[in-house]
Amino acid sequence: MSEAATPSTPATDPGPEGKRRRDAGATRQAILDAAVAAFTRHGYDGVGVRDIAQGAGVTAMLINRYFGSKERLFAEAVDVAFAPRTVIAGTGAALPGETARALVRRTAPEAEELGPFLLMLRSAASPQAAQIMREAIGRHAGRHLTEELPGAGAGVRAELMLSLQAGVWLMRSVLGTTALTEAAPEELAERLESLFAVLVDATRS
Amino acid sequence: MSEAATPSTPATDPGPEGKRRRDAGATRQAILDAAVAAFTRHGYDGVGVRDIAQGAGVTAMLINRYFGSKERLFAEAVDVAFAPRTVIAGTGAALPGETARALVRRTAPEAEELGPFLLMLRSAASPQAAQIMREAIGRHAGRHLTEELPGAGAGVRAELMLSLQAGVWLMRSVLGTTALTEAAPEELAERLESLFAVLVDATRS
DNA sequence: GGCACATGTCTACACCTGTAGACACACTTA
DNA sequence: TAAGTGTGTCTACAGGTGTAGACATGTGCC
Repeated sequence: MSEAATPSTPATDPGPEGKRRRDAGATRQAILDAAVAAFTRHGYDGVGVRDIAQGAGVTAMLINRYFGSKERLFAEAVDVAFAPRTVIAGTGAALPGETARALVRRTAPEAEELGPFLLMLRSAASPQAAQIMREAIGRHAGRHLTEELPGAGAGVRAELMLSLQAGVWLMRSVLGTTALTEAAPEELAERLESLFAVLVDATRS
Repeated sequence: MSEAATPSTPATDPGPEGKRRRDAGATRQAILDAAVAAFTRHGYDGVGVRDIAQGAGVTAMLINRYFGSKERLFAEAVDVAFAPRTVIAGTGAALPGETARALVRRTAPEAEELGPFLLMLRSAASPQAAQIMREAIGRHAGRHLTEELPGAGAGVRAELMLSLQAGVWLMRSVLGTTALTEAAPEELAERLESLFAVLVDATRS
């Protein structure tokens, strides 16, 4: 671990205009930001509270003071990571193509983008983390996505769409299997588009 | 952790016919079996060498004596788990349907089957484990599957098939999201079959 | 100016981790 | 029977974990 980097918002930093240096809200937010980044990179079990604290420029104990425990911090971090994130792109007929291209772009080997799928995959081993994420999916991504896919079996088709995306993130970004990482982006996007198209279609085959 | 259960092949056990009680090969195999089970259930980071040793009915130090380190034991366990495992079912025109039904059956909430996908998903957080698994996929599943999907872009289509399956295992077995776990098996299998059918087709859309 | 509270740090604990080295036992061979 | 070696265990260590409690310090209010 070396989450040192530059603390996203050092808790004790005069700031540009000499603001107050002890700001509970800002510190809490800095911890939360550092937590999202660290959990996404190394997973729930792979990160220690000391790492997160260092990333936020504070001490480990502040995490317990503000969030109660590592587990509760993780729950908030998951909420932050899953809530606003767009898991699909485009609408209507353009949805499959846009979503496929966005997925290929974000999982490209040179792209260092973090995202909710990485947080999900890297934390899946822990049962507590899994339960927290299951509830978060039901609350955020799953619900939004279901609304975007009207018709019969919308919930199933929505979660299959999440499954396919998670699988591609796993193979391409986490494991880095050869065929998917070396594939031509256009070809990969076309294949994924035809898969998403099947899931947008409400009629049963 | 409580991998206690019943040691699959107690290293020091007279056996039915009073065989030799100190059998290096049997002990090694017992450790390997216990390792596959434990890593599949809790992932690379979630298992300690003491847990595995207890599952095999031996002491932790024997693991280092026979395998060198936890990491090398994991590499062998991955090889065991990935090698013979059939990741697709059926051949030719029956492949999509058979594979879909097998996937739905094996990821059913009541099914307690372990498998290579669970090992993969639960160990993905560790970089060392990820590298070991990437190489194993290239050596086993990816290669076999590619041979079964002749035509253009076979490698990409094969790994997309693995991606989709991994994603379904993640959502359905590891996380247990509501829509996929509560879905009617037949409907889910039909949807998956049409997805697999797209991947069996070699022509680009 | 001085008090009181919010904010942050320090020390410590009990537990777990992978692994190294020395030791004890069982079985085979001479 | 006695030596020798393969097989397994015991003790220990250095480091890391999450978290509890006591302590210090900056900041705003009267």
